[in-house]
Amino acid sequence: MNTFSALALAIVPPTDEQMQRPLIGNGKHLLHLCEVDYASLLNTWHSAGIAQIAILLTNKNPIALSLKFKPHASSNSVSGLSTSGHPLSSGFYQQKNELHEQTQNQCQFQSYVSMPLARYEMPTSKESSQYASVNMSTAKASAPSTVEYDELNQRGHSKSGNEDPQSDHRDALPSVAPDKLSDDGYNWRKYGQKLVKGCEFPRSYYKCTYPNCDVKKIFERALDGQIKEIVYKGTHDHPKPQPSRRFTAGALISIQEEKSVNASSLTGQGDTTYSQTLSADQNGTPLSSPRGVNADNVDGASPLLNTVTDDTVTIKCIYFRRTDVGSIDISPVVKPIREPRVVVQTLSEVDILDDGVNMAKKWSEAILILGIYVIPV
DNA sequence: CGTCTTTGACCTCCT
DNA sequence: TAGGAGGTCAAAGAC
Repeated sequence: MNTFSALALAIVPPTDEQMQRPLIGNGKHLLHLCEVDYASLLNTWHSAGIAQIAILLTNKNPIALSLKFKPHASSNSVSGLSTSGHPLSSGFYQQKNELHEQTQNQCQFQSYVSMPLARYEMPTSKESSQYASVNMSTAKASAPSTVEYDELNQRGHSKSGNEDPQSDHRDALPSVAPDKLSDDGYNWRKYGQKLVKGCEFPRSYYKCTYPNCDVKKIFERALDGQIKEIVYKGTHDHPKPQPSRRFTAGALISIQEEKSVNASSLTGQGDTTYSQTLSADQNGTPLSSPRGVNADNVDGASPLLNTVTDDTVTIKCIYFRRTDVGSIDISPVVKPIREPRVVVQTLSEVDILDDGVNMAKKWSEAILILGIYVIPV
């Protein structure tokens, strides 16, 4: 059977200069969700066969992203973002999507309700500018996928931010302590559970136990323990309480998130338009883009940020290459991880392929997102 | 005995 | 304004 190797999605992290750059307007709010779309992977595999990057950026509010992808060193004939033959199924792209237009890539996405999700929602009242990162990874041996998320110190403040390594990379077996599967390094207290209408699974409500921290986490989990969706509300303004073993197993996917919320800006219109730049190519060279990934380019960041209201940004970034080798090889191409991060572990969805082979696990093993950095605008 | 989870009741918001 | 749905509280039980 074909296997996959070297998922090599790498989004160039912001430069120091960018990091130091003052926010445009009063608010900056970006990445909120990172999800791995196994279904897309499967589709990709069936169609593309060799390489694929699937990126889905969705949000309810304007954002500005500059993304750059690097193919795996060993990748050949990487198709970059191109996914010919796949229809865009996401309504998100019906919005103004510069990303889509600029890259001229027909990224296709399949929305599967059963997919594990991790979503961050911005607080509506806090004024903060934070930098955060998310690491997503999948454990081997049919272990559920792991998502690491980390919030960094606010910009302008020292980055002392406790880079506490992630504590506990659990084995993440669905059958064991399902609640722990989403451990992100913070301590959570469950305060409620409810079966929401229209939702297939009960929704659990968690609060961060850190004093004065109002961050909440809501996720839906199937009976078998698989996490179907994770929603974060608010951002931690404190270091992780635990020390860590964070970079131990499988921190394969990294996303840096930078977001800030300004009360005034939050009162803006909620029109869902956002500008973002996505550049990629098979050789690690950025694709042409009106708004490059360079610091200079991001200067032109969308003023739309000033109109950010409520944000829920979904990002799906999947890039992988199929090989005919005998085993799945997950090897990071780059190592953009540069900041402390929270770990969120999720369960991978089990999907069955036409051939009857349960490929979900295989995919989960193969998925690797090395770095997604939201560049400040 | 302290902490965490469970779960029914209550509160708030939206239509 | 009423009803429904989602979110939160808090007592009780489990660990």
